[in-house]
Amino acid sequence: MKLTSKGRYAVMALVDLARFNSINPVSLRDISLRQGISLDYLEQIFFKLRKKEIVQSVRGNQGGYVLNKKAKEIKLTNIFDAVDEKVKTVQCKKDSKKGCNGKSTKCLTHNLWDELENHINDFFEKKSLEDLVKENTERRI
Amino acid sequence: MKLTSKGRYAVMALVDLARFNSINPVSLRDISLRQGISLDYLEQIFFKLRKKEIVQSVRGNQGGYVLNKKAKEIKLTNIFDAVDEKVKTVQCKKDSKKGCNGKSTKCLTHNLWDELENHINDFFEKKSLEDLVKENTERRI
DNA sequence: TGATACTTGACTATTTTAGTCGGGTTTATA
DNA sequence: TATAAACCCGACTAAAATAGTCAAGTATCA
Ligand code: FES
Ligand code: FES
Repeated sequence: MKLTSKGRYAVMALVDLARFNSINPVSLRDISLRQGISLDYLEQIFFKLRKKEIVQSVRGNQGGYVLNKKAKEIKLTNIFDAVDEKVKTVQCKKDSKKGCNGKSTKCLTHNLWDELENHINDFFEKKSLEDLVKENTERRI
Repeated sequence: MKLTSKGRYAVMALVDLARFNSINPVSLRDISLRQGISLDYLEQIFFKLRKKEIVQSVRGNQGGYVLNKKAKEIKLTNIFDAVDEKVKTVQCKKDSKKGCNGKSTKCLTHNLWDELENHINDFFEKKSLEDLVKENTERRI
């Protein structure tokens, strides 16, 4: 059960972006250098973030990205959703009537994993980008 | 972020085992048939469970496995630990001073993932095998 | 008219997962 | 005592997912 780099990087990059919450857009090159994330990979990630309207792009020289909403309104859930970092605990198709291995009923542990999934999602639901930035206010990179 | 089959199967199999909490050992063949899990795979899993003293084996004809502790005392944590289903949210070596990409400090999100890891482990710490069996008492397979 | 930076799609090496396979050993019971 | 049921154990592998790279653009500012 592990978090993938895509999700981790997405959050890292957005926290970085939110800290430089100025009028000027932040370029991926800067984020790449500061956070040590491959530029090409960041581009993939921001492509998705833009499609979900979490960030806005500013093209051209001196361009970059800015947040499209207030940091307070961006929850971890939104970020993870945007980059397809899903929490998946069950094996069966969640909404189908069928169980794990194509069985006709749900398996013995289905409810448990469902609970777990909710438990994890609660965490993501509660944390906003603003919270994360605040927690890092005193620290320097 | 997903749960692997190994962990899922380990719990499924133990719930099955605990339900037939009789004097007679339960054979992996039976569990395999009831739960639709490959027998060979189950053997791998139970080898680990035995090494961590969660189950005991009874060899020979009519043999099988029995719980080695009371169902109440077996937490999800113990099961996951036994089968090496670890929760891993950070990228860095957890106890090293170094950060994600060999950087000298922890990254912006390190604390967040640490919190998440604790949040998830809390869940596993609270659930015992007994709880799971109880929740399934009325249901039939 | 550069240079900078975003845009997009395709491709790939590596790692992990979810098993399979094959050959044991032990023990109850007919 | 033979035999079959069941555990024991190591090695191997196909498929999927991950974590990127690469290449070829397009837009805009200075
Ligand atoms: S996880 Fe849904 S039926 Fe097994
Ligand atoms: S996750 Fe620990 S430093 Fe990035």
